[in-house]
This record gives sequence, structure tokens and C-alpha cells, in this order.
Amino acid sequence: MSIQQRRERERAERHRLIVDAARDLAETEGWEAVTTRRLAERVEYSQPVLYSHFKGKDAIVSAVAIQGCGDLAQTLAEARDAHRDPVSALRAVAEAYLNFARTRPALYDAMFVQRTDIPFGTPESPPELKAAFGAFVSVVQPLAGNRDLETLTEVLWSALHGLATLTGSDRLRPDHHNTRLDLLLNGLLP
Amino acid sequence: MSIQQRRERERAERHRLIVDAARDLAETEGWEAVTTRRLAERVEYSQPVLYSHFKGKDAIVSAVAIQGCGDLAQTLAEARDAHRDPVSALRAVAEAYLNFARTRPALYDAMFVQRTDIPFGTPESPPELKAAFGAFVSVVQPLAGNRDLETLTEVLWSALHGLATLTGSDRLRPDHHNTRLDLLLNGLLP
DNA sequence: TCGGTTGTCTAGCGGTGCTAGCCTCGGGCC
DNA sequence: GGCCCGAGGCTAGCACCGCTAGACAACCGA
Repeated sequence: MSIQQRRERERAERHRLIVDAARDLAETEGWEAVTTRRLAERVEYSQPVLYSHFKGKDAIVSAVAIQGCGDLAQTLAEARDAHRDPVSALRAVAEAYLNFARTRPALYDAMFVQRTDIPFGTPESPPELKAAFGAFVSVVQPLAGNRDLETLTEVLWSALHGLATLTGSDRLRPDHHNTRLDLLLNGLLP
Repeated sequence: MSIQQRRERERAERHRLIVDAARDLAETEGWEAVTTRRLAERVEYSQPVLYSHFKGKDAIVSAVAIQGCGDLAQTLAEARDAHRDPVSALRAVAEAYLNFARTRPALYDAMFVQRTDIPFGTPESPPELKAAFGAFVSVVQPLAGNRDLETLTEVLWSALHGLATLTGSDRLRPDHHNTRLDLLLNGLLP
């Protein structure tokens, strides 16, 4: 069985290599530069090899997105754990989220903008996704009062997502960034 | 000069025809179905004719987006003018906005999701865009208190945009739609 | 050593946005 | 009235895209 094990190990390694290459390429040159040809060149295999790992290009993007959710979850959890005061923790998590979207726009795009078949908001959601949403839930919880926790968290996330995407596509005035976040948090979770 | 006038008139008419065809095609089959070949076929001209009217495909999408902003501005204004009470007017405008995004997803996508070079939030913004934003401003104004009107409007718009895009891409739980809007409006503009 | 399977590659299909260069048609001038 | 010439539309094609059929090599088990 050792030979098969080695093969599976190599296969898993190559799988990871493809996802990493796709993420790197997207983050440095944008998703429009991520073509199956360039990707194949990066991993030093021919195009069809990609299709033995993934059903198609969309599946590669999805894999990158899920990996990104893991990154985001960790980032948010760290921001949360650096503060004891609930209001400070909320603010820190919100800022960390917007910072993630600003510094890794391509990754953010794959996670929350592009069409995907990753299931959101269901028990079947990938654990990385649940972890990221859970980080939001944990900072909203102390401030939710008698409002429904999960729904309120969805509202907060949606509002931050709106700020992130509209800011990132230059549809909001570039100054006033902090003022907008103040207004949002003071209104929604005072 | 009459001949030149006729030519310019025909040219303007064909310009309109292209934009309308692009919008129709996008709304019925999605933007991925809007190719220069299919568009040319629809307007019964060859591909290069498109490029004598627009710099490229992106410019056609932008034209559709600006036209869509005009539609949206009108929709929002009508919703606003149907209510005298400021809170009701705000609610109506917010619902009209989300309804627009839900019923015309491709148009909404061109306006507020896809990359574009339309200038947002500046004096050079197209009048259709200013009109749409102005409709929001006018319903926020009575409820803004001493907060900065324009910035607060940006926050409201961003939050609604977040709800619209995450709902439209199945990233929020499909029920709870009204609850989310309640939570947002009660928090932001009570 | 051989047979067969497993896995990778080359080549190509039908599509994309975009453009070079030909050619026709019609208005303006003699 | 007839000719010339330029505006403007067309055909054809470029380089690229996602994806796949089928040839071929390498390696494992008997």
C-alpha cells in the first residue's frame, strides 16, 4: 500500500500547489490574469492536469475562496482576542475585516463577490466559513440585547461587505472612511 | 447641413439600439451571454460597428449602467413621493432599492458590482448617478440629526448594497429578509 | 519479461474581444 | 451628367480563453 500512499501524498501536494499558485497569481495580477494556461505553466504541468484535480476553473476559484475564509477567520479571531471590552472588540473585528478586504482584494472577491457554489449560511457550509462568521457572532453577542443574534450578525456583515466592496471599487468618497465606520457601529451596536 | 444632421440622428439612434440590446440581453441571459458577436447580430450590424460607437465592451456596459442609474433614480423618487411620513418614506425607498436589485440583477451588477470607470461620488459623476444618490439623501435628511448627511447616506447605501449583493448571491439565509431590513433601519435611522 | 493500467502530454475545438485592410456606396465638384 | 474620392461597413483573422479527445510513455503486478 506504500506506493499508493506516496501517490496520494504527491497528489495532495500538487493540489495544494495549484490552489496556492492560483491565489498568488490572483493576488498579484488579478483574477483576469488567472488562466488555465498560466496556472499550468506556474505549477509546471500541462493544462489537462488541472482538470484531473478540479472540475473546472470555477472549482479552483472556490478552493482559493475557502482557503481565504480560513485566513479571514484567523485574522478576525486575533483581532477579537486582543480586546476585553466588547465595544473595542467589535470595532477591532470590523476594522480587521475591512483591512482584509482592502489588502487582499482578489481573495476577498473570490470569497464574497464572485458567483460560487459554496453553500453559505447552512449546516453544510465549510468549517472555514463557519469560523469566519462565528468570529462576527462572538463580538456581536455581548451587544445584541434582545435582537436575534444570527440575523443581527448578518446585518453587520452585510453592511461591512457593502462598505468594503464600494470602497474597493472607488464608489465611495475615499476620505470619510472612519466616519462611515463610526456611524455604522454607533447605529447598529451602540 | 441636413444630410449630416440625418447621419448624426441615425448614428444616435443606433447608439441607443446597441445599449438597449446589451441591456436586454444581459437581463434575459446574464452578462456572460453578452458578447460582441451576439450583440452585433442583435442590432443587425457587424462587430466592428460596435467599436465605432464604443471604445470597447466595457464602455457598452458602462452606458448600460448609467442608463440603469436613471431607472433606479426614478424608482426611488416614486417610492419616496408616495409617503409623507419620513420613516415610511425611508422604508419605502430602501425596499424599492432592494427590489430593484432583486428583479434586475444584471443591471444592478453593471451599476454597482462590476469594475467600471464611471466616476462615483465626485462633481463629475453622471447626473443619473447623482439623482439616484440624491433620492437616498432626501429620505435620510429628516432623520439624520446632527450626523453628516452625505456620509450617513453613504453608510445606508453601503449597507443596502451589502444586503442586496449577499442576498442575490445566496450568501444570506433566504428567510429573515424583512428582519434584516428592520434591524438595519431601526439601528441606523431610528 | 511482458501486459495492462495509470497518468501526462500534444493538439485542437469552439468560443472570446478586438482590429487591419478591402470595398462599396453615395455626396460633391467640374 | 459623369467622375472622383472619402466615409463607413464588411470579411477575415489575430491572440487569447476554457476545456477535452486521443496518442503515448512510464511503471506496477504477474
